[in-house]
Amino acid sequence: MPLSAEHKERTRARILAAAGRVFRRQGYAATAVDAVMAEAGLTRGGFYAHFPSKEALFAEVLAHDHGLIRMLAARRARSSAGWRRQTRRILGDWLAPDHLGPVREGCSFAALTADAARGGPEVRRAWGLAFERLVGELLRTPATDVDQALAMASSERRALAAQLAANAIGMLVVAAAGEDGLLRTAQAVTRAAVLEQIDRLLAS
Amino acid sequence: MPLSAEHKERTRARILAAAGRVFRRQGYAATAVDAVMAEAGLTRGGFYAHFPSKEALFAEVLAHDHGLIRMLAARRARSSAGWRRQTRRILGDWLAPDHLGPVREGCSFAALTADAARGGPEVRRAWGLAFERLVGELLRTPATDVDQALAMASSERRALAAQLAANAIGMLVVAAAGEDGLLRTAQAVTRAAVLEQIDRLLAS
DNA sequence: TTTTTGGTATGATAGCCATCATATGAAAAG
DNA sequence: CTTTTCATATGATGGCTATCATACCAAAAA
Repeated sequence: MPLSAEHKERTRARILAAAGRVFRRQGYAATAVDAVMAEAGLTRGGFYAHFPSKEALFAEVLAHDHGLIRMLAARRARSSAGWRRQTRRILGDWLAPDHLGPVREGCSFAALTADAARGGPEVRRAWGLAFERLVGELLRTPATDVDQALAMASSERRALAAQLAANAIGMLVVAAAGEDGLLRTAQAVTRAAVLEQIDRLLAS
Repeated sequence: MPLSAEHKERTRARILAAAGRVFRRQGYAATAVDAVMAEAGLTRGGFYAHFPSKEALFAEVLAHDHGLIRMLAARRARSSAGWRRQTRRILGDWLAPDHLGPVREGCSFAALTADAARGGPEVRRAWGLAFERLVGELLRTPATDVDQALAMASSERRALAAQLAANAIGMLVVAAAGEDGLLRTAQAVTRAAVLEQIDRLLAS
């Protein structure tokens, strides 16, 4: 037998992470498979042993490479006050005006949503599932997991959480296109509105 | 002398309009110059007699091809009640859930903002100026033009208008990526919020 | 009608891209 | 140590892209 199976798995994960970085930086259409592999410290040879196509890789990135979801999933507070504080901190940092550069580099929702919209069914499904998980994380409490939170929430609460998520992502997408003060202040206003919304959402 | 100068101008406008359509449909990076010229009923030969580069064409599209701005600029009401009604109708149609397809095809803000964010300085400047004009149109009243509206508005009102615009554009960008009911309801909620905001903005 | 002018078409160039075919080499199993 | 196995590297292919050079041909001016 050749190299261990876990070695392959680790390499696959490395390619996935590299793809996320390069896609977010340059966009999906403008990124070559060679560039992804180079970012991972490899050459194009092995790529198709791990992913059937560039678009399948994109779908995989959209399915799993979301720092915001990871941070929300890592909340550990027991009391609902602490939970609310943690959530506020994560969303507040995420929408902080001076973090726009890093966020854009690091957040797939902010950087890749528009690219996902032009993808095939597989890509769009992956994005949709990730968005749903984000909404679930926003609805979640210390006592429930993501699926429970989604299943138990009223359709009204689900819509509010989805609106919150869409507003925040949309604000980052728009803010990334302009650098004038107008957008910086708009981002600050949106940030305040989002923090208010999450309070209302987690208070009930 | 060869063909009239106005003929060249008309051809240039035809290329510009064709570019807008194809860019919005396929995205900037995925669109070839040949495809733009074919959409305009021409071949690639004459392109560089009209625009110095593909990216310059993109900047030109971002500077001028915004249906939303055109519709807002066409408002003609005298009374502030009629003005508010017209504005509500334009924004309401723009954010109507069942218009998402056509809007995405027709609205450069919804379709091209993310692409503009990855463009060069020229592209970003063109997008920024268009966004500013959109904000000016939102602040405008029957008595003022865009520049006056921008100059006279308090920075607070400017920020509110920019937030409104960013929320609406962002919602459309996000909604274009998913087709589930979650986003459809979120879009409806955002639409209601935007209409409320524009009322507040135009009431003062 | 002839000439001139410049917008447009055709053809070319140089480079890039996604994907595949083959070669290589390292490590695990014997 | 030898053999096997497969992840990865190298090289190739067919196609696409932005841009340029040249050729053509309509129309305006003479």
